[in-house]
Formats: sequence, structure tokens, C-alpha cells
Amino acid sequence: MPSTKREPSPSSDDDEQGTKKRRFHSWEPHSAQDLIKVFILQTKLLPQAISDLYTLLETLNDNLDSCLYPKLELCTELPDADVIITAIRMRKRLERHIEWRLAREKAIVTPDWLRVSVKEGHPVDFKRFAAIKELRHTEAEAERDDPDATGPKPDFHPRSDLAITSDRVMANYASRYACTRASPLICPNQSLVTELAILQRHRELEGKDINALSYGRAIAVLKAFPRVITSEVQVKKLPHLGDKIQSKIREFIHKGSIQECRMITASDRYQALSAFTTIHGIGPTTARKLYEIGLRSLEDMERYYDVPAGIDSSQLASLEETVYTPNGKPVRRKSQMPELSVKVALALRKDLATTIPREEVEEMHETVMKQLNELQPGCVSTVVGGYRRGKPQSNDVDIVISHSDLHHGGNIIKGLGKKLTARLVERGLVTHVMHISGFHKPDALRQTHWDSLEKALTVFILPDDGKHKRIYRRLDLIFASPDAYWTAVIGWSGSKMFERDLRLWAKEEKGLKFDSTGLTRRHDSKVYTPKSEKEVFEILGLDWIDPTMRNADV
DNA sequence: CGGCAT
DNA sequence: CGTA
DNA sequence: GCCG
Repeated sequence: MPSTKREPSPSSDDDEQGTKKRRFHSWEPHSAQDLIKVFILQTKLLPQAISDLYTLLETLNDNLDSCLYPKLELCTELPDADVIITAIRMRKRLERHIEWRLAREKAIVTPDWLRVSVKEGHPVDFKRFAAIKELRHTEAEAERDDPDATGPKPDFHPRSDLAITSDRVMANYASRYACTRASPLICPNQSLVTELAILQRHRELEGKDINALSYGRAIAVLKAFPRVITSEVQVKKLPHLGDKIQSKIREFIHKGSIQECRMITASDRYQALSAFTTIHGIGPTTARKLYEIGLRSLEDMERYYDVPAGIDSSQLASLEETVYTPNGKPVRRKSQMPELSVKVALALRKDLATTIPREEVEEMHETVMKQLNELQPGCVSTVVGGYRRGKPQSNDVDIVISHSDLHHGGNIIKGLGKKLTARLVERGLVTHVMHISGFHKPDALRQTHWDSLEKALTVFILPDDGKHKRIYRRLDLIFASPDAYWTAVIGWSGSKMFERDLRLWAKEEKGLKFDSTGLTRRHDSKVYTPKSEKEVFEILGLDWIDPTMRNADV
């Protein structure tokens, strides 16, 4: 399932004139048709490769000269596709997904087609990238072009098909800013980084935020370092690794672990504070208070917050569920018991602690978008957060939503968050609203305007399909006007340290102010309106970094 | 010694 | 203060 | 805790 539903493009080009099937050899760059429907067949592709492909497709569209070349559009139904991108190389395998007579009408290509197209800046000829032998035009010609074509392929694709983050960026690992380095999900020094994260977390829990920040920066630098560290000299010249942290690293190199970490993880206090802060609404300060008054476990916490003992998601009815704020004027919170969401989060803690596989993320996305489309056609959306960075399991699902109509989209989006949330509540899909907010312009008095995009932070549950055991999930919906769509997508894709350094870079190096609601010049407040994610990078003077390489946190 | 994202 |  |  596509993570990007559709480009919000200035022209609403949803006509159905071009439904004539695109035959395999008939496509030319200057085709009269202006849309190529692409289906990405996920079988045999690694999650990382799949998400790379979606990103590539966006990248390609962003760079296309639309006068000369047709746009690519993702489609969700195989029969509708003009092009099928697949890692399958055998007719028999392919026939499990699509009838042969239908397949013959389409271009069936390897992921390389998309990669080369991005390199060239436009969709290239399909011929050289035919995935299935029988569908090749001239066997000899294709054989020469494709060294892989000799002999049968093993039933496995060893590497992610794309590493489109440039060599320049890959060589950047010693840069000051996380947003100029490539940070994979798992790095060669992952065990070291995991150990340092304990120190970071400990400092956070004890309220030493700035120390924690330093560990965070050190971790981010190590996440981008390309080799296993076996000697302190490798690390001497890296930024954000000062005397203290270098000595920790030295200890790790020689002893395989860090003494202070073992002390920390063994302590009751750290364990309790860690447990408390897993509950939504409980941060370090509240966790310390709870510890102070003698609580030590989540069971203690249930008693304290008066959650019926051992309650779980199957007996929620006994709990008050009226967290949903109807709307209207910003009610002074405090008056409306902020613990209620803590109470809910406590009751649901087992469910909410269960990670979400990519397939289910996609199912949730589909389910939400189906409701949204019935409510308001023409919306576009991207699943952001950890999912977009390629994580195989997510803690929650974040979806950025906008509208393809660049001119009226802003008005269409306004209020849509509340409407959609209400609809999802009616349908029983959203069971709790932890926070909902409307648009409001950046407020000069408040330094932070957490609410200048419309947001709904919810608890969601997929309908019972008789097959799966359904679990309560955290779902965040973010509604952005078309102008703010791409900054919202970047702002919500993370990781956290990548975001902080993006803002720091914008300020220190470019005199710009970046946040998820937009990009402005600091001295005259000039507003930029990027038309793609890539354009945001260009405005910021940054080399492109694929979302799967933005994993600057542990 | 001030700044560290917004 | 907690959240993204 | 680290940087400029």
C-alpha cells in the first residue's frame, strides 16, 4: 500500500481520459498521455526498499518538467497499473499476483527503472528494465544490457534496491549537523549507541536536559559513523564527542560495556522512572513526583490514579470515556482533569506498548483514508514518523493530511481534523482523543505554537475482521494546508535529533526559521512555499537525505 | 560564557 | 509540564 | 556536556 497517496499538485488532473492501457513498448517520452499509473508490488522487497521506492517516485515527480513528461501516480489496484515495479523475475511467481494476459499489457520492470529514471530526471524507456524474460522485446538486446539476465535468479534480493543518499552525504559523517549526515536505522556501532542512550535517558529522567542533549548529539554522530569503532583515535576528531563522552567510549571499547550504565539500570529509581514515563502524559517531572511519594511500579500507579486493578483493554467500558472535547473556545485545561488521559493510557498500557508492524500501519492508513475520502474527496496523505524512516515496527502511526487543491485546499482543510475525528469516533475507529487542536496563527506572545497545525492525537482500533486480534493503537493525524504540506511532512518524519539539527542549521547557517508549519526568513519574515520535500532541502541548502537515512536517534 | 529546535 |  |  502506498504511503504517499497522491501529490498535491497545482492542477487537479484527475481526468480519466488516459485509461488506454500502456503497452510495453509503446511509451515515448513525449507521449500525449500525462499520467503513468505505477503499482509497486511489495512481494520480495524489503521494507526499506519499498519505502525508498515511494520516496524515489516522489523525487522523480518533483523534478519532472511536466510539459515534457507525464507524471507518475501510484495506484492501489494492480489491473489499473500501466507500470508494475517488482523484484519478481519469474513468470510463475508473477502469475500469483496478476493474470498473464493482463500482465502482457503492462510494463513490468525492476526497481532499477525507477532509480535510473530519477538519475535521468524523467521516466526512461522500460525496455532495459524488463523484470520478466518472456516480456522482453528483443532477447539479445536485453541480455546485453542486463548482466543479471544470465541464468535463473536466486529467490532473494540481498540489498535494498536504492541507496539514493549521495556519496557526498555518506562522506559527511563528521559534520556538526545531523541533517547533513546519513544515519541508518541500525549502525555499525549500535551496541555502543544503545549503551550511551542509557546515560542520555538517565539524565533526562533526572531533569538534566542539557546533559541529555549532549549525549543525544554524541549518539547522533555515532549513528552516522560508517565503521565499527575499535580504537579511540577513530573518534578523536568527531564533533560532539568531548572528554567525558570519549572516556565512556574508551571504556566501552576495552570492557565491552560502561560501568555507569550498569549502575543506572540496576537502580530502583531509574527502573521506576522509566516505567512511569512509558505512560502517555507522564514526563520526567511527574515521574519523579510519583517516586517521591513512594510509588515504585505501574501497579502502584494504577492504585494511585484509581484505575480498577488489572484492567485491560477488554474492560474499558468501566472507565469514563469522555475525553473528547467537543470544540469551541480553548477550554482552560486543568479544569477538565488532565489525569483522565493518563488514566486511559494506564488502562491501555499493554496495548499501547505493543509495536505495530508495517502491514498494520498500512491497513490503518487505508482505513483512515477511506473515511476521509467519503467525507472530503481529493485529500492527500503521507504516513510519516518512524514508519517513513523504514522502521519494521512502529510505536504509533502519524499521518500528515492535506488537499490537492492548492487554491482552495486551505479552506477545505480548516476544520477537517475535527470533522474527520468525529467521524472516526462515530464509526468506533477512534476510541479516545487525547488532544485535539485547531489552526491558529503563530502567536507572538507564545514562543511555541504547538497548535498551529490542526492535530488530533487519538487512540485507534481497527475493526474486527475475525482474523486478527485487534489492539488499541496511538494514531496522530496532522492536517496541513497545501502550503504547509511539505514542511509538515519533513517536520513529522523525524528523527527527533534530525529535526532539532534541521532547525539549528536553518538558523545558524541560513538565517531561516524552520518548523512544521513553514519556512521563513528571519530578518524579514519572508515566507517560502516549497512545492516538494526536495525543494525544502534546496531552500535550506541541504543535500537530499532519504527518510530512511534520518535515523539520528538510537 | 551563552546557547542548545520549535 | 507534556507532546510532536 | 559540548561548541563557538
